[in-house]
Amino acid sequence: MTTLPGTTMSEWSRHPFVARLGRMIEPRKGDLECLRRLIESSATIRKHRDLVIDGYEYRKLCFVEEGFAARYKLLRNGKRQILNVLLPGDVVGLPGSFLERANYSVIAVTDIRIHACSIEAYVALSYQRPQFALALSWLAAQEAALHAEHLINTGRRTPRERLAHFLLEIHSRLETVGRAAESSFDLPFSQEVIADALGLSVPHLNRTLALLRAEGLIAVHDHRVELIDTTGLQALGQFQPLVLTRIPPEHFPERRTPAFRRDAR
Amino acid sequence: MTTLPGTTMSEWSRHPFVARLGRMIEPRKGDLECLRRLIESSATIRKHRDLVIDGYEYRKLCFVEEGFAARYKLLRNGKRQILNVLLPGDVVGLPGSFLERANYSVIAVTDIRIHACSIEAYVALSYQRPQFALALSWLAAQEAALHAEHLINTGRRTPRERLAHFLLEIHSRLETVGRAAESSFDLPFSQEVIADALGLSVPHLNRTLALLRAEGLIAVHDHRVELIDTTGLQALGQFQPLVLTRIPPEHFPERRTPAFRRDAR
DNA sequence: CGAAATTTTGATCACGTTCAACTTCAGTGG
DNA sequence: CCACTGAAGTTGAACGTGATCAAAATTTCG
Repeated sequence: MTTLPGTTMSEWSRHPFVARLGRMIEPRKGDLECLRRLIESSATIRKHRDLVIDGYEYRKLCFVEEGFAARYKLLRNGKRQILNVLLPGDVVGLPGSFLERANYSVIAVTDIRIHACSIEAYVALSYQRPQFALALSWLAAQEAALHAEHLINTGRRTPRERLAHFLLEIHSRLETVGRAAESSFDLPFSQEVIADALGLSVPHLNRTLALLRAEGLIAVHDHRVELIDTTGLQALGQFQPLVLTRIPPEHFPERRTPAFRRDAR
Repeated sequence: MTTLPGTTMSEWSRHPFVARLGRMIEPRKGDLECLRRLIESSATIRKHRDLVIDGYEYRKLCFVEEGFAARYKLLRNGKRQILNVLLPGDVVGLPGSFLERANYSVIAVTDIRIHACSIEAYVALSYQRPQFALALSWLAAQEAALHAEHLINTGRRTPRERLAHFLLEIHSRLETVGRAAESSFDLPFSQEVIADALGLSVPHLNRTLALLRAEGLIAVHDHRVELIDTTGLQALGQFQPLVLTRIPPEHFPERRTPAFRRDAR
């Protein structure tokens, strides 16, 4: 399962996680190389296997290169709530690795390819290059914001609205890592997964899905979702894309060339 | 409303946010002083006033010293979902300040006393002292974990379970900043606030509250909650306290290479 | 004290769960 | 090639929870 890192620098620079990083920060010289050297292992996990298990200590950060996973919690009564789906570019171990023991499990929904490093190594690098610590803050904040949207979904939106919001969110997130077309994308989730993500029962999710199809808002073939009426969906789900700010760059106190340096952004 | 910072160092060291920091990291010499100098203003906000407004840019971090607030979202249909309640020691502007425009509002539920700094200043300090950036990551990760619990609450728990979980969470969080007794605490929230936090209607929350009282699990007088049967509540709400790890300390005490090299842009 | 906000109680009913059966389809072995 | 199996998707009927609306009771506060 685990293989040697063996990633060339040019492969690495096309990694969807690196793409996400680039949206937050202008990498300094050597940053990407440092990050790549942090990677202790890369692995392909077969679908249905758990990557993280509720209740156990977990001290890694895994960067998803390819495939889909889901962070979830199993309740006493057998119900499952999916907290978030993990897409290429996402980080496994956030927030699990910050807790004494992970509070949630993570399961591979498809075969999934990851690169892993220990949280300690990442932190050690952060002391040398604080931009990595800031990037981690930004990632965690985005995670919190995503959870907040999901909370609104299950707390106060009707099933139709939830589903519309869910589809738009996935589409938007896949788009930022180049894994979605203009108005369609592959969604290799069973209806059970979607139902557990939205806090619905499978039959009701099925009906809701059928409803959106009947209303001409979406179409589904195989596991490809087509957003037919994007504006209608956005209005229905009250979807506003989450746009992260860029991380403010380091400010050099010795401003010998202030006129040049001043950044008009 | 806004006053001069005017906080003495000894007051500052008793600030509940500083208490939370101390649980994550061993502050270095001068750290607390640096943080204090970051504070641009301190203020007391009257209850029912909004601190952050959905849709507007917000670029501050505010550390709550005293009082209660709530992060919430208003939906088109007039419903409100409270995403999280902010207690002493919590940070306003997380994750709002990481987004181009805040996605949520924050309202003061009681009069609330805060100390504010700009996110830019905090980031600038983080480049000098990376432990601040790491602390921010840890705070954001905790926020994400809290949201995850709330998501499980509204998604898959019955109203009784939700309420039990909610009360235990608040108690646990207040305890870590020394604002709760062994098994009781002040909760100055109206039932409408709690209902909006749990995704319930006010009448149903009221009945659920009455149920827990009738079952001898809790008692409420004025706005003080007493947890009579803590273990029963924990079993009911399936509550596991969130325990953050400490941030790994820097390995090599010598400072990182100074920043006089070229701007690797 | 009076007005407004909050809490409590009651009656009704729509929505979404539950449970069950049935269909479709992919994979597998006879 | 077809029968068998199991997983995933679809449909239907019955039930119960929690929302909604309304009004009364109580508390808070100007």
